[in-house]
Amino acid sequence: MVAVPHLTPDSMLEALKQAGLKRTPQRMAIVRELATDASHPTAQDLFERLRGAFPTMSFATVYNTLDALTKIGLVRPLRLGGALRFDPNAKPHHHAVCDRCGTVIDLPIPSPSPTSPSVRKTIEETFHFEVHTEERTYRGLCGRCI
Amino acid sequence: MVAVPHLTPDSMLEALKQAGLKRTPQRMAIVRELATDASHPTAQDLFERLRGAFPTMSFATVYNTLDALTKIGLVRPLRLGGALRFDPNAKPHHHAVCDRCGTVIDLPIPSPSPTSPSVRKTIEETFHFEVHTEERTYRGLCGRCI
DNA sequence: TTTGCTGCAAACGCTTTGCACATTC
DNA sequence: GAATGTGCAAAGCGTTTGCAGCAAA
Repeated sequence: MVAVPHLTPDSMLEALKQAGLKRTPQRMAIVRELATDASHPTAQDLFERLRGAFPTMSFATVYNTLDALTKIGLVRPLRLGGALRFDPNAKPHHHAVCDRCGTVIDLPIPSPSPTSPSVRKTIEETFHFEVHTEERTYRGLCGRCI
Repeated sequence: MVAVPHLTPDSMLEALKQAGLKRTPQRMAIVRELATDASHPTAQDLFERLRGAFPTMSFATVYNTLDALTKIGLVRPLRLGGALRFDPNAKPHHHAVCDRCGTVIDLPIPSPSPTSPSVRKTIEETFHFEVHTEERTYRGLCGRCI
């Protein structure tokens, strides 16, 4: 289990407080789960893992919490395949997705860092498109599936 | 309307024939629609546009055709938002997606062309991940929405 | 006490499936 | 005539919503 430095129960509590939101056991559990799991779980994944600790918890709560965390900027929703995945790492980085097993690997952002100014400039001047974020997804086969 | 050089009724007929697939009016219409529309329509979009010409056509046919075209390599499915979009341009290129209106802009692949060898090497050596394709998505605001 | 959250259930949007009939080759 | 595609309807999956009751601040 790799701890994600940005999303800790502490930082999360602070962020919630600042946003005027409440600290509930379910939210704490979801954050803890996200913070100790680098696999970018789906809402489904989280629901199943927490089912043991919170037998009555519903999907709505999972989605509500993920929405709240997204708005506060603690997690980032990703569309890497069919279902939404939630990335607890707010630092800019890219992803490698295995075409066979679906595993997601976080990549430290490679060479031409957060959208090189020249690329950004080209896009903005040529297409009149204001770039806010860039996502790179590498698809192929992970070590276990090669 | 920008014609996409790779997907023409002719090239498509050939590809279908080679794959042992049949030429039907519905397929021709879907290809024609895709070939003259750079906006990467969804299955929904195509269905609605062709409803006039084929009042009895069903979603299943649209999806079946898109599957067939994908397998032949004439189109590429994209997950840029909620629904799948279909890109008739097989040449490597990236996309800019407007956060407000959803417009998709095709970008000619920028400087460090199809995954620079050094990045690829780093990913393969460090993460034992075999890179097949790379997708870049720039998100922000298009000219009309700024 | 106020405000916001949870849980339930139902609805939603997009996609896939199974099967009888029609069409292309 | 054999193989393949179409249309219909129903089901599937992931996500969102409305609302009554409950919990945190």
